[in-house]
Amino acid sequence: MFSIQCIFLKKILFPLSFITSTSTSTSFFPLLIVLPQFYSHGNSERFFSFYTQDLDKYVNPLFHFFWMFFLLGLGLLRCSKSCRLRWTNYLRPGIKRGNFSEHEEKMIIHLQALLGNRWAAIASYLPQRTDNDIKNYWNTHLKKKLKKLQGGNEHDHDHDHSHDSSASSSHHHHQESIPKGQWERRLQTDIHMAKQALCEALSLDKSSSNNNNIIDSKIMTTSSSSSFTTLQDSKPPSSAASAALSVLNHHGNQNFVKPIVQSSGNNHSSTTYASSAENIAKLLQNWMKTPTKSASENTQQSSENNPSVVTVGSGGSPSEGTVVSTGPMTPEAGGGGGGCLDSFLSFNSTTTTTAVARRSDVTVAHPSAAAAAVSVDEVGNYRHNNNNNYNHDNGFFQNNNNKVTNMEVGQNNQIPPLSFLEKWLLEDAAAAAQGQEDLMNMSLGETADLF
DNA sequence: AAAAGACGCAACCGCTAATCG
DNA sequence: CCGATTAGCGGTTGCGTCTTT
Repeated sequence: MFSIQCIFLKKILFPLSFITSTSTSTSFFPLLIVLPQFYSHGNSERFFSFYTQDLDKYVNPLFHFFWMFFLLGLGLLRCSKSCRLRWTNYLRPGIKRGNFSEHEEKMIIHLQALLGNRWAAIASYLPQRTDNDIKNYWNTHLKKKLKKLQGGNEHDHDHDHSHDSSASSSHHHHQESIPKGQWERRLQTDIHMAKQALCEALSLDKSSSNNNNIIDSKIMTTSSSSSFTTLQDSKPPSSAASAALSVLNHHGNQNFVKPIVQSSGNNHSSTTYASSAENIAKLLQNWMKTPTKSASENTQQSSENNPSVVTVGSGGSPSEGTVVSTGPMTPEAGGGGGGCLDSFLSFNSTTTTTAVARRSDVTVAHPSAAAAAVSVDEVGNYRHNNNNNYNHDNGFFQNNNNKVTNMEVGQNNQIPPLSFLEKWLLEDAAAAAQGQEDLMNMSLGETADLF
């Protein structure tokens, strides 16, 4: 009997709780259960806008009062915030429920390693899943799974716990003092630094008789800060910059031509910035492309398979289900920035990795994430200076307290020991290796085209 | 069959950023 | 410009369900 009551409450009365309001004129007043057609309204913004602006004009305040009284009696009163949450996490059309596929699982793990506990950012790659879902799945399933996989070899380094503690306490690393909402700026700076480092490295490369080993040693022993001090105006490289450099050197790109970018000082125009970022994107994309299919092919396939897929540029509609094309990456083209990462995340699955421009800040992160993504595979030997202090005013990292650490991906403080992940996650490793060969085999002209 | 514990997930909480008026 | 409001985010909790004992 109790279960029947529960079902009744859950299936019938609970939806009714949507019919509530905090009685402020600005809060929406969703009559979703009364007007169920709005459940399938694709554009929630329009929907909510309608209620926000107009509904109170039409609703009898007395009716409103009785509704609230009724719902209060049921203990179902919901504030506008709760309603919004319920909409976004539960009722919103297009949400996929149920078990996570292996592909989704891998993507989450990948992205979590890259981006940390930025569930919204991770969710942008899984359009049918909410950040809440992903977060829950991570906390309830993947943590344990990874812990189990990690098992004996990393007994003293609890990867997940490190994430959690870093996320919750956030006192130990300078990175976490960065206020929310500013990390994208940091990531942009990462790209900026990557560009600088790339240019400098390439110029050094040329001036050193194509001796990559020299640069390689410079990069891979960042502990001797002098190398980067000379390279970058006494500013140590960011992780992304190092990653980008590492990639370049990783492939012995003796054929690279110095990019035609680089303005003096800090006055980098967006054009040159974009050019460089795109160059890096192309480079990484080539490096990581799998022999089976490229990101663009994936995108195309996705478009073919899914007629609803549309391509939008920067500032595209945030409506659910919008799939952003994985085009060339520019800082202006928010969604397009997913190209590299898409490539990186191209699992052997028919599901296409897509980036949804739910929020611009999510996609802005991708270029850097892509750069960082490279380092994931190279994490074992990567040396990273995690004592960079980001200066929000000038947009640069400061403090050359160089300290050799393991590479920390995404958020520098949230480095999981990824070696164990390799065993389980990365069938892609072989594909990436193939990508290396592709890059190595690129002719001078091809590589020059990148820039 | 019942109690206890584990599990899963929707919802809540508190915070910051963005937007509005 | 500024205060109020709203949106968004990530960590955490509460509770229903499932599994084990």
